Amino acid sequence: MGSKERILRLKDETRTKILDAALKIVQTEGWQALSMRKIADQIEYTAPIIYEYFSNKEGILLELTRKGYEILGKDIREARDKHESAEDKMEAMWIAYWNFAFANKEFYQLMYGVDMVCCNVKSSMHEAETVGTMLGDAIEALYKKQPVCENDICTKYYTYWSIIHGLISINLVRPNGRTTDELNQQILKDAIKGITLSINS
Amino acid sequence: MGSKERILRLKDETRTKILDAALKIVQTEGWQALSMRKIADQIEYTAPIIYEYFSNKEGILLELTRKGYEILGKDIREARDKHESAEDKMEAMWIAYWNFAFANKEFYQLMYGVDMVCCNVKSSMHEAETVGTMLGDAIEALYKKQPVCENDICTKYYTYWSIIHGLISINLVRPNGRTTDELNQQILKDAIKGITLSINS
DNA sequence: TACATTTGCTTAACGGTGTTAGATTATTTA
DNA sequence: TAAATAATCTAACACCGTTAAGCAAATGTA
Repeated sequence: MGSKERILRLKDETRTKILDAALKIVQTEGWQALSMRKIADQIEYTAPIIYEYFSNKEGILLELTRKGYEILGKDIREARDKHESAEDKMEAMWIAYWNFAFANKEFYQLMYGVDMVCCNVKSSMHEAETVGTMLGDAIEALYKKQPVCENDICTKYYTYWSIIHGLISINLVRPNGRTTDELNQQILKDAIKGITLSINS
Repeated sequence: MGSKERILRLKDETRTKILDAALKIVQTEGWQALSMRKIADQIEYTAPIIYEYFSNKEGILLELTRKGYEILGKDIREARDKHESAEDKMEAMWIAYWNFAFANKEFYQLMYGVDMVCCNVKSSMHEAETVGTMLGDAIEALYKKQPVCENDICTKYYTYWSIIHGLISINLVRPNGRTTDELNQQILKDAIKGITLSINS
């Protein structure tokens, strides 16, 4: 009898509804306003129900983090595949990263702990590693001399990442600062080009 | 009668005790563990007393933020005054900034919203502007061609700041990542030198 | 069909949070 | 000594995450 499946599908729908509700609350009221009772209100249940789908609040945050990395991974992959040269790929990937951060502020804040209560144990998340691997590979491809020392890739990776993450953080935490979009783009592209150029010189 | 002054001094002592207690709790248990009742416990009062010294919890956070900028300002000023050339000043100042962040993790998290509940309205804080001004002036001094366009200083400022803040954030949020101290120092100094060199070329 | 069991969901509670109002105690002033 | 003022506490409110107990409807079994 297929009713088992129907019920499972319904359960899955509720799970999705919980995640959607959480995201909606965060997007309209900010992370600080997210509460189990508010989520329950939104899905027209009472709070304890949520604990049948997630072990606790952090479980919800963890799942949203995972989803965030999924989207980011897709964006970066698509950016990479639109270009031919290693240099173009590199720039496009980091710009995709940048765009993701501002198109999905709430996700980025959750994933990278900007202006957020940090969910401590998010190391070793598979989706996060995928993003790291893609970017690492793209960096390796920039080197004319192969093979490339693992340590060099690591260094360059952190250099790229630091400047981009730093720029994003500054903009997300202080949205009313004096940084204009043009200024950001200028810094971003200059920095990427600078790091990329320094690789084979 | 000097008792008025004595009482004022006592009040000021309590105020300081509140801030010290808050800092102590945060340093030993983390920001997330900071509560009004815990502060009250530490200073051997009950929670409502605190509201006679600070309008609310955010008031305490704001005052700590101010103190943080004071320390950072002092550190950067001292670093600057220890060197002669504009280049050396620049490097020393950013390294002082870096050292401040790790010697005063809790302050840095509060001031720059890393892994923290952000206190929203901390724009236009005098002490923060002082830090910005000092760094801006140091950047201006790097230029051989004077006078320097305000926009150029701004760009370079954000470039420096982004990479350093980014590197710090990554290290503060993920203390158990694969970044070693040497790697960090390497990235940091390389990046500073790179940006500094790019100024007059 | 009648009973037992499982399922879905709610109410009520616990201990915690920031914050405020009212009562109480201690100190100063007249 | 009595009144006034200051210092401090208790109790409460509304919220938070989370858990336990209970109810009511659906389901399985005889």
